[in-house]
Amino acid sequence: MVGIETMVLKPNLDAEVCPVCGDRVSGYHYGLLTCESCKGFFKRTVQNKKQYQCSADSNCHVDRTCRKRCPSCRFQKCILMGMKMEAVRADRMRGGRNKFGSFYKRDRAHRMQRNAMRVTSSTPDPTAQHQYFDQAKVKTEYIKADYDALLQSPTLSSSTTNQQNFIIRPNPYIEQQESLATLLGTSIDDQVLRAQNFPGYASAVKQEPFDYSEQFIHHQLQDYSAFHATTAASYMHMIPITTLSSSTQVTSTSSNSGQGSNRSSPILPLCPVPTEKTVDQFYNSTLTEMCKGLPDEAKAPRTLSMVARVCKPDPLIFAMDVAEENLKDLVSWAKTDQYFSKLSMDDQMNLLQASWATIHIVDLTNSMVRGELPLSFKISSGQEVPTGYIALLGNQNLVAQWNDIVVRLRNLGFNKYDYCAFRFLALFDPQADTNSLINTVRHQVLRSWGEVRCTTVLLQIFEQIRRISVEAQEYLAERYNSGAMGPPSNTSLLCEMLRTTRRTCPVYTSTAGYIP
DNA sequence: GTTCAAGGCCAC
DNA sequence: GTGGCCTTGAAC
Repeated sequence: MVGIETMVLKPNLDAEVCPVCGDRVSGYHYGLLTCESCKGFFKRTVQNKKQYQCSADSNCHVDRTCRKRCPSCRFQKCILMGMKMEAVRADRMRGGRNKFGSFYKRDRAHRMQRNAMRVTSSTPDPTAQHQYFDQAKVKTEYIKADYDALLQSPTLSSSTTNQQNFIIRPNPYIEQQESLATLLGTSIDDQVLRAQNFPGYASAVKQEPFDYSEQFIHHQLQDYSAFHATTAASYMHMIPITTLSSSTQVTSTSSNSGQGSNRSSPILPLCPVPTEKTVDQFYNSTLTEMCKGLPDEAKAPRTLSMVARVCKPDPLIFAMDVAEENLKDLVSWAKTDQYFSKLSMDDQMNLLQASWATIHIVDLTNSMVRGELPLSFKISSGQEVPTGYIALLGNQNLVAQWNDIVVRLRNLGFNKYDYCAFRFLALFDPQADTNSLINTVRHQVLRSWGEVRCTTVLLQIFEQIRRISVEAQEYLAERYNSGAMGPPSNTSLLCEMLRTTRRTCPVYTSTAGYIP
């Protein structure tokens, strides 16, 4: 029998499998414990700005034996599992540590905690979850001294003393987040109680021990025959491949391998772009359901017009007031989501803190792409405030990049399904928490999204939006927290987010090479 | 001095 | 293009 100390105190990379392909893990790479080959693949893809296209349904199985067959689905899985494009250095500087150091530390700590729980239970029966965790708690206390000692190792040393760059749970800040807590209301924190009260929860959350190799649902190949015949006309609107990539188009040779499927790929043009009507007609997917809760199309222009009329004559206050309104809507929307509502209040607050700025930008981007917003809004001083300035929380330096994103999305035919996927991927941010329900939801969204759209290019744009949202949020937080702005308008919720931004967002200790 | 996550190299 | 191994260098 392996001793507790061995299993718990020593992170065992040999026992870990790459969440992308199931191969042996060689260490943390770009935000995730992966194998050497997926590390190299991800690096090459990002560095060379490759854009793949799946020749099947963007849902190919990826494992060690077939990972080379469909780079599109492999890259999609890399992103899904949490690899970060921004960890690939634009300046190609070698050596050194990166901004994810604190994230790796926290992840190690989580893994060791999970190992501790595994050690204490020989039969992790889901029905005995309460007992399972109680036993683990006792044993974890038993090894706590050694565990804390390990946290002081060179790798983990700062986790107990220096939380400046730590993405931590907002519990210590609940006092500072009264408005958010009030809006969220009370929540069921106990996993067992949640499972009892929400029968779907128990099946949605994978039990420990967790096996990454089987985490991916091996999705059945869709029968496209009827879809193909009926919607042939919609292929007329296909995005020409040449518009998807400027120079480095790579075509996948995927044949939807693995999982015993002996069907050949459906005879279809590469990655058709069905219209929203045909999608609604032929799919009753998770994404279609999720779309039903989205804010209506007139919401953003209505909010901006309203705020422009009543806000103080200051562009930045205008941007903040709009963000405040969007935040309130975001909390209301999130609370109605079947998965979000099942999370503990801690997790909910973590997710909202990590995602509000991204979702704010996604919302205005969507409205802009759809032509529902003017280029600027006039405030009471008569000043014209560019819509991009409002979207980027007052960070003028990011507006040109945002405008470029709007144009690219428009050219790609960005639709409500893409918008829906962007919103959910932003909300269920894997960096915000390691709750497995979050990855389950992300997987569902990406799988459903993959049924109707090619996702590699859009995923890259989503990552770009996420990156600039971090910059925008930090910019506004710095201005707000420095006190240079004077008294804000009625933006209590936003102010709470800004007060805790530095401690809950990934803080880049070195920006060299990360910002395009 | 050690660690480890970056990028680079090169046989395949 | 892939993937195993090597080099680098900031953080500790």
